[in-house]
Amino acid sequence: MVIPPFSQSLLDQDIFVLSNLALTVRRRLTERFAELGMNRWDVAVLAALTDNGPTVQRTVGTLLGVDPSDMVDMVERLVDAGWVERERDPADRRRYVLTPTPQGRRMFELARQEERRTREALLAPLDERGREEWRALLHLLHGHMRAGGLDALPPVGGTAEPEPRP
Amino acid sequence: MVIPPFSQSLLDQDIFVLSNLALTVRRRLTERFAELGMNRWDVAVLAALTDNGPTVQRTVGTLLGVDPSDMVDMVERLVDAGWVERERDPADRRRYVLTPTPQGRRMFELARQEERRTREALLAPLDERGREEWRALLHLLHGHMRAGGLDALPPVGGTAEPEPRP
DNA sequence: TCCATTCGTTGGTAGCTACCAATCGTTGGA
DNA sequence: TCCAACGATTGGTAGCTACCAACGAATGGA
Repeated sequence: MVIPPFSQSLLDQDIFVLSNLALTVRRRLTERFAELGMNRWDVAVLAALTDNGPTVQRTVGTLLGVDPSDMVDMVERLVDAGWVERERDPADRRRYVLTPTPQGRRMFELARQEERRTREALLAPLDERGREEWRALLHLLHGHMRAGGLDALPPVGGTAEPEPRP
Repeated sequence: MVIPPFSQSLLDQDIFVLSNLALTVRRRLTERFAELGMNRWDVAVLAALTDNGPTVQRTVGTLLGVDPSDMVDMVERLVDAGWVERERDPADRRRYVLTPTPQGRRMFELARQEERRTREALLAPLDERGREEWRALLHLLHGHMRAGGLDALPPVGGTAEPEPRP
């Protein structure tokens, strides 16, 4: 991954800067997960199971916004690694109930640790007050966005209509 | 794109929140660009040409961190749309010199406008002071990251070694 | 003049994300 | 008891990103 000297006109666009920052940091964290033998989906599934305890496979997919068909390989990975147990629900034999194993919980703890370390490196130039500000703004904007804050945009185009593509 | 109710354990990871925020905002902006008939690469190339004036095609690729082979289609799009002029460099007939047309500059202005509007929607819950704080922190962290702030991470793994995958 | 190098181009590969339709066993209500 | 609906699975599709090798035309230095 090359880090090019971006044009000033792009750096003026805060959304570009935000994207670039987030993508690079996420890529770095994903690399660290990979060194633990995990990918981002492993971490996300283990997070859901850690929070909710044993959960039906389909429900986990819904929680993560993942298509049921895409869950299959993800879960198989976790079962093969011994991080998640997959059992038929006795009450409804169509369903799989997923349960994190002790190793799975341990792995998720390691993942959290890597996230903290990576975040630490990112926030290094900030003092305690700066970090609090950053965290508060980040979660405020995330909440605003998740509540539909981007849905009320004016129609595209300005006073000047763009030419249709030839 | 479904917006699932993420697990608390994921929301505790600021890097996850940052990624989620940036990806969603970027997706929204990309949709707006699409309504103008542009994609993100169109905007990036036009930004580079707006800043630097006429530029050799290969140089633009280097500026954007894009492989020369991937530049071909991107430039052809822009030429077909009438936003960029592509001419052989008389001094070196291997080279193409790219120049933004007046329409190209106009389109880039419209793209900037959409970025401002989308940013406006995102920052709606902040007052002027909050926006200044956000912008300062964003650019500070971006600069820190681009200067290699994530390169000095401790080795992966903690006191407890993860089990190797079976 | 010869040859290594550069520029644009063609035509691939690989991984990831986000879908969709069809199938099979299972379930639960009419 | 029958059948519509559900959960997991298989096997696709499509787009996007980030590569890489090889080639022909053009260049410029030895």
